[in-house]
Formats: sequence, structure tokens, C-alpha cells
Amino acid sequence: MSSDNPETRIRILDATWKLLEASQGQGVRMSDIAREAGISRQAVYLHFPTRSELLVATTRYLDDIKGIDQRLALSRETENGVGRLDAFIDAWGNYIPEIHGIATALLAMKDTDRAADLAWNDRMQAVRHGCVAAINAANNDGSLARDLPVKQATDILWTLLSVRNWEQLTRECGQSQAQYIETVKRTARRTLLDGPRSD
Amino acid sequence: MSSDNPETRIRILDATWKLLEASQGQGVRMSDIAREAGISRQAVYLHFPTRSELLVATTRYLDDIKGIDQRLALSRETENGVGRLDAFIDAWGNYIPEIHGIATALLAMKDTDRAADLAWNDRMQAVRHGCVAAINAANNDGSLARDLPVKQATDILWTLLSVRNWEQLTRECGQSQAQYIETVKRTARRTLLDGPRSD
DNA sequence: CATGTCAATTGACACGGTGTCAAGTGAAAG
DNA sequence: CTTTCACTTGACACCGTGTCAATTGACATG
Repeated sequence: MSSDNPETRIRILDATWKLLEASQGQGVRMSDIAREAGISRQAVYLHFPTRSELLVATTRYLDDIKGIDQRLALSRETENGVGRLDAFIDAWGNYIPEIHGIATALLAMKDTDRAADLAWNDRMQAVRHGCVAAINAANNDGSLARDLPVKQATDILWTLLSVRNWEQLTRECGQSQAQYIETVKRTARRTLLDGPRSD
Repeated sequence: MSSDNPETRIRILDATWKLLEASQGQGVRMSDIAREAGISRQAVYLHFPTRSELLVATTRYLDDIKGIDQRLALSRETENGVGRLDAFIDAWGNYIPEIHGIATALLAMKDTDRAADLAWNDRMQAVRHGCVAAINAANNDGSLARDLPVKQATDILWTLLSVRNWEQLTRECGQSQAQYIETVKRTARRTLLDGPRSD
């Protein structure tokens, strides 16, 4: 915060990212991060006041590097409802594994830590907006299931696309990333859309 | 473990249950449980070696009291595929809110604690067996979606019925319990079953 | 060259929560 | 009257986070 060597800051963020990715978000301590970044533990606190703020910063850092905003925005360009649903599922569903480590760490702090909770919810609201947009697109070209309220459709798509579900389907159920995407697409299409069924 | 006054043991389990339910599974310490049970903190350790073992024991205790096994078993009695899917979703989906506190606490320890992890997975495998049975029933009477492998159908139903999804739909999306059940049923039916579509 | 600034280091420490240990209390049972 | 057993009391170790104060070393400017 107060003191700032941007290079060191980046080193810390990279170290955090690397460790969280390697350990799947578990058991990464401030001292581990410091060691990985090649600095002292206290120096980390010179840049980030708390562990949760460091995790939040790392999330934003990753989002920037990976260009998630662009990727999600791009998926909105598809006009047709079905195509757009697929595009959005591709965009977000394929992003999850890239941020899984940090997401897990943040999720684990959610219950305890206010900052982590807010940051995560914020993140998820952004995804929800994408869901709303996709559902609206389907609704506009008449492909949304006839008796399904937009709010409920959004809830379903959003829930389907949660990080926890990605974990469950890939880790617990052993699905590959491709299978995961297929599973979500299939569920979303059949539940949310009417009309000519594909797949 | 070694020393055993079953009355005290029950007092501890009841206290744990009560506190976890009240606090939604968060911030319940061993000392809180002891105070609630009207005994010293160390006495708790006389009965349960670690916090996680206490939580696991509380889960089993609740399962017994609530008779979840019977309730799930009962849902298997429905013969027809569609009815059985609904019955199973009713049985498990309506059980979740009853155990939500303890489930959250256990889930939070899963990453850190071996015992909690094993106990939780065990619990979830039992649910998965119910899913398998429901999917098989649908498959046997030809109502399972034609191009959907049994394994994938099971993955979907099981994931749909996760505690995390219940949390997301009721807490984050603000759905009532009845709406939650309806949402899951609808998604399951449309995704997993073919043939005459209902709702 | 001297001085000040600033990032980072070192090492000590407080706190909260879990789990351990040892000695002691009090009541019931032989 | 002693043994046994459940429980109490209080101290303590451990771990990880976060804080504090004194110090080092580099670089910049007068």
C-alpha cells in the first residue's frame, strides 16, 4: 500500500499465483509466498495488508493477464440465442481451470473473511451478468423455454457454471475439461431452451 | 473415546448441532460447544479426540435422528422412472436444509482435514448411490434421454443435488425451498429424461 | 562527500484456536 | 475407607496471521 516497488509487487503476485496453482489453492502460507518471491515475510505485508487482500489482488492480476473481460465480452457477440449460450459456457467454463487455484483459496476464506467474501461475490456477479445477457438473447429470439421465467433461467445457468460444480464434475466425477463443457452445455440447452433440439 | 458417559456425549452432540445450526456452520469453537453443553472444554476432548471427529460424529448422530437412510430408501420404492427421480430429489433436496449447518462446517474442514474429507465423501457417495439407482430406474423403463450415458446422467443428477448448489440457489439466488426443489426437478427432468415432457 | 529517503531485512512478540498434559475434585460403588 | 471414573482447572506447545521497532543498504540530491 504505502511503500511501493512495483517490481516486487509483481514478484509477490506471480509467486502467489504459482503456488496456488501448484497446490490447488491449499496450504499456501504467507511465508511460502515470501520465500517463493525471494523476499522476507514482512516485505509481503509492506505491499499487501492481509492475506485476503493479497489473494484478491492476485485474482484481479490474473483476470487482467488472462483477459477474462475480453473473453466474456467476445462471447456476447454471437447473436443467435443457442450459439450465444454455447459461447458463454465456453468462455467461462474454460476460464475456470485457469483460475482454479486462486478461486479455491478465496472460496476457503469466504466464510471467515469479509474482504474475500466481497471480492468473490463481485467476481460472481460479473459472471451472473453474462448469464443474464445470454438468457436475454435466447429470450429475444424465442428460443428460451416457454414456461421458464428469465430469473429462474438465469439462476440455473449461473449455478450450473459455478466453480464448485466444475470441481465436482472434473475432480469427483473424473470428467475431462471437454466432457465438463459438454455436460454443462447439454444441461443448459435442454433445460433452458425449447425448439429444435441439438445433441 | 476411552472414558464414556453416554449422557454427556449426547449433550455435546446436541450442543454442537444447536450451535452449528444457529450460526450456519461458521465460527463455532470447541470452547463454545463446551459452554453450550455445560462442561469444560477439556471434557469435550475426553469424548472426541479432535474437532473434526466431533463434527463427523454429529453428522452421523443427525443422520440417525432424522432417519435419512429410511427417507432415501423410501424414495426408491417408486417404480416409475419419472416419479422416482422426483421422489429422490424430494428426499435429498429437503434433507439438505436440515443438515446445512453441520454440512457447512464439515465442508470448510474438508481441504485441511483428512477425517472430515473422508467422512464427507462417504456421505456424498451414499447420495450418489441414490442417484445411480434413480437413473437406472429411468433407464429401465426407457425414460432416460436416449443419447445420454448412465454415468454422465448420474454425474449431472449428483452435481445438481450438491449442498453447494442448494446454498447457491437458496442463499445467493434467494429461491425458497419449494422453488429450489422445483428448479432441480425441472432441470433434472428436462436434461435426463426423454419422452412426454411434463412442465 | 554528506544527508535523506525508501524498500526491504531481522527478530521479537501478541493473538486466537486446537490439542496436550498433569494434578486435583467429588461422587458412586466395592 | 479406598478405588474408580467422569470431569475440572490451569498451564502450555504449536501454528499461522498480523504488528512493531530497529537496522541495513542503495540511490539521489544538495
